[in-house]
Amino acid sequence: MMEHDIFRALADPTRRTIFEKLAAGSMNASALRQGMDISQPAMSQHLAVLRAAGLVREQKEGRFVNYEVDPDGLALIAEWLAKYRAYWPARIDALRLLLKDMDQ
Amino acid sequence: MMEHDIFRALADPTRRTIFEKLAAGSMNASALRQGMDISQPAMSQHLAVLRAAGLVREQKEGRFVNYEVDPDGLALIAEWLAKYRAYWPARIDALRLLLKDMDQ
DNA sequence: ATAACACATAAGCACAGACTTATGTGATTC
DNA sequence: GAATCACATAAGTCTGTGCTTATGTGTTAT
Repeated sequence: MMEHDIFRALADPTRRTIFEKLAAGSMNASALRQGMDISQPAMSQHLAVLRAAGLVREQKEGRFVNYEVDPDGLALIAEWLAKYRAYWPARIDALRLLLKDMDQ
Repeated sequence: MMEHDIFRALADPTRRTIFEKLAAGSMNASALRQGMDISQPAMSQHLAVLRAAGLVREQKEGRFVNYEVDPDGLALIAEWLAKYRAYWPARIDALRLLLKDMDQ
């Protein structure tokens, strides 16, 4: 199940860091490694997990592979979260404001 | 970090099922086990993980312990998700509609 | 008071998964 | 065309974690 892949992928702190870096801008695997003290194979494996979860997608450019955030993964999380809207606290007003922001 | 506990807790399919059951209505640990083929200690351990993550909270009633969804956990997920709003696809319009629904 | 109950905790085991080193694959450079 | 580069894959190791059985703690019932 896709939902399982998503949560399992995000359960690892290293992968969340990678995702966060990609959210700040598309990058190839080597650039992602900068300042992360992680081996090249480890990075490649993490990216494979994120890709399988639909959180990240690749775009081959010669011998480089550019990675970027895949909106589909975020949509799955949003849909999962929406199932429990009955329990959303008032604090989620912040989220509502953000969405209102998107209307502009 | 709290964020880590949340994603790690939800990475387990059994715990997601438990959370889903609790979202349908508060229950004690024994009731949760119904139709789940899971031992009593396993259930207790899963609930401890969900509680530590802030996804679930307990309410002691005599020798029973009633469990319910804790909105705080969901809020943390929503806040994490909000960080990446720049990448939200149009599909998340569904979420916007739900929020509009809450205004009533 | 003693038994039965609801749940938590302890200890041990088995498997998943995050890492390592080594090697493979395809593209670029010289 | 040989070397180098960017990345993927393979195989093995080690830690984390979800399970088990056994036992502990507190509550209700008889």
